[in-house]
Amino acid sequence: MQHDLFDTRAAGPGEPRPLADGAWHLPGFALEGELALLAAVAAISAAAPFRQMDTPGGYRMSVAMSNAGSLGWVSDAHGYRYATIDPLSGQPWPALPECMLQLAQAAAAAAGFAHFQPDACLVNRYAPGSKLALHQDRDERDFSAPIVSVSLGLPAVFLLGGLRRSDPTQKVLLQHGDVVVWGGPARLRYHGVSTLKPGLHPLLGAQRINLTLRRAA
DNA sequence: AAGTACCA
DNA sequence: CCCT
Repeated sequence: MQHDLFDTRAAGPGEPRPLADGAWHLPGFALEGELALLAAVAAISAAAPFRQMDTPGGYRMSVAMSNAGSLGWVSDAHGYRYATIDPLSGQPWPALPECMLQLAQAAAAAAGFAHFQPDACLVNRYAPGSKLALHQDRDERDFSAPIVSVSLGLPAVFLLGGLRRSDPTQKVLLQHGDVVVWGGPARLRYHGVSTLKPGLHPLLGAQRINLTLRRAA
């Protein structure tokens, strides 16, 4: 049976793979810095614990979220927005760790987006069963900066659609250390993550952590 | 699919 | 509206 789910990766980084005009899969791009990234995630979640946010429609997201940087993405009954203060702690979000900034800039450059200056990192924690429905990232002030997405822990199927929700999606298997970058003509493409399958990752156990770096302001 | 309540 |  033919399937369209690419499995890249041997042991290390692979060749950048174009997904669409302005969208790239960088297999293993974050592997070299994995330990620093994991330590940074631990520090972030100690200050700004993961929490499942509510949607304006009255549902609770299955993915647990935290943020680092001067702005953090939040959702509640009133809507989606970026906030300077973590509504859970009442404190500013933890600073964007240097290792995340460096990685995001290098990945953006590798995908053809120079001078990426992210000011926000949304940290998503997927437990088995968690998913993220198809959506666009449109709460940022300008769409000229790309989105850089870093996958850690359990593998997941990333769905990349088009500019309309009804456009067909391609499935991309994202493994620990993979990075996806989309910007330019792909910046507003719909995207999502299929339901996470159970499993145990050697470093992270039964979870997937996704870092999404963006310029919000 | 439409509700939700916000907003481009 | 990244939700069901």
